[in-house]
Amino acid sequence: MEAAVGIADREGLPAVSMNRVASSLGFTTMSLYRYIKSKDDLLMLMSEAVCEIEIPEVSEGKGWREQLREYVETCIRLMRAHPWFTDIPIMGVPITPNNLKMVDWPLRILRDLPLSEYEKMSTVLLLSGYSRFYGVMMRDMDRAIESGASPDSFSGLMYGGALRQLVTPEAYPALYPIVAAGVYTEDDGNKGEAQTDFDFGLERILDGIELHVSRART
Amino acid sequence: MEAAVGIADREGLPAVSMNRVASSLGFTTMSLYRYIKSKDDLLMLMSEAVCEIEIPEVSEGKGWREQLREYVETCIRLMRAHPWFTDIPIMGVPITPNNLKMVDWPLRILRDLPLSEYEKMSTVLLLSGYSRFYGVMMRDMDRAIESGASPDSFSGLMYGGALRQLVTPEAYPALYPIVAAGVYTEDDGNKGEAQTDFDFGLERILDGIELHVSRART
DNA sequence: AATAATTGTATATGGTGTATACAGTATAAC
DNA sequence: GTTATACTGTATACACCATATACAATTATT
Repeated sequence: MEAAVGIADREGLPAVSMNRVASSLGFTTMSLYRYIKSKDDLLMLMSEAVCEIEIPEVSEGKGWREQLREYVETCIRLMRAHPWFTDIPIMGVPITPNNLKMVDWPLRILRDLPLSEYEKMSTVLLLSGYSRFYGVMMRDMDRAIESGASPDSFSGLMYGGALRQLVTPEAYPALYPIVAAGVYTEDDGNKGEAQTDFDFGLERILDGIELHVSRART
Repeated sequence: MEAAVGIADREGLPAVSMNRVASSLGFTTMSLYRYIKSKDDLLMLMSEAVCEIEIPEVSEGKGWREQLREYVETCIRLMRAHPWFTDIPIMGVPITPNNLKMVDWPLRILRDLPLSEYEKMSTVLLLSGYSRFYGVMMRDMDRAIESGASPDSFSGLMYGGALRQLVTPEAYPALYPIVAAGVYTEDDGNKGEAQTDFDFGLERILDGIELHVSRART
């Protein structure tokens, strides 16, 4: 796992092959199969290895809002530390210890809220889904910025030149002003905005949950 | 595109190879390269082809809430019609006509709301992210149910037997009651619950947006 | 010391994406 | 109408991939 995760961190998920991992340890490809049944298993174990995180105590002191924020931030941090994380295809819900811990944690935060079990689970899925999505987005931005040093073909989340030609006010009336303003392109203080952008969405979700909770209380 | 999408619909994305697509049309592999530069392009074009959707008029009559619901439902429907859609790895934001239309549409719905351009974009990303996430989830459930006819190794979103052994009340205090209750397993009227579950999250998001809008208005 | 289990390797199969060189065929230019 | 040029499909080849199988070397157990 150490070797595989290291390769993925340094060179991306496509670089992770059974051969690559095995030979990085000084063994032949097939020797790896003595310990890991398949490539799918390798990926699963990688994801599991990376989810080995110390989870903070769920305290009564801090409010559930702040604690959920911490949860989401942790998820994001994980995905930024391992940009390949969101590249691994998810075949169903990963039923593995550490992954399940990352479900149990937010559920524990919601424990005393007046929500049904279904609603709690749904809330967690909502938040983890949001994390995952924004993890993908930030990964893309990082990649774009990284490769933006080289040719100016694109940088930022949305490619500059081609986009501006494609997005005419007639065809995309609502998108046009956004592209024209240079939102999410290199003209823009992009990294910072993505952050506030991320916070905006998160706060909306938390607002929505809070509203529902307060309605349930009355 | 027709051929490629057809193969993906019927046999899943892994079945889509340059060879497969070409030979399904009675040509050799390399002939396909005369028209599509690479496999990545093929996938991009497939996604683009599938996003060719007639987008309803954005009317003043219906409220933005309902119209956003329609948007999300359309996204979900698309992903259910083409379960491979969420399998295609997203390398950056797809800057293609139809994909951009699927961004312009919800932006148009938000047009007259008192939100900044950034906030609008962020809202759209929030909603499309939610759609995508739940699309993945429903795809997984469909797959599970489909293969649940055969061996009883698993069905439902969370595998039954193994999960119940793994999730002890000590290790996963908050998750335990949920698993014990059989949420998202085969013991459960799963398909219906996923639906209400999906709605729950969506309504929380919409609530959050509405709250923010009403705050911005005052 | 003999037997069994574990661990690593060599080889082979059938797949993948794609670069290159070539052959035929349709179109355009003279 | 012939010639030249573009277009379109093919054959071959390469490097890589995941993995099945058969075998050798090592280690552990009896």
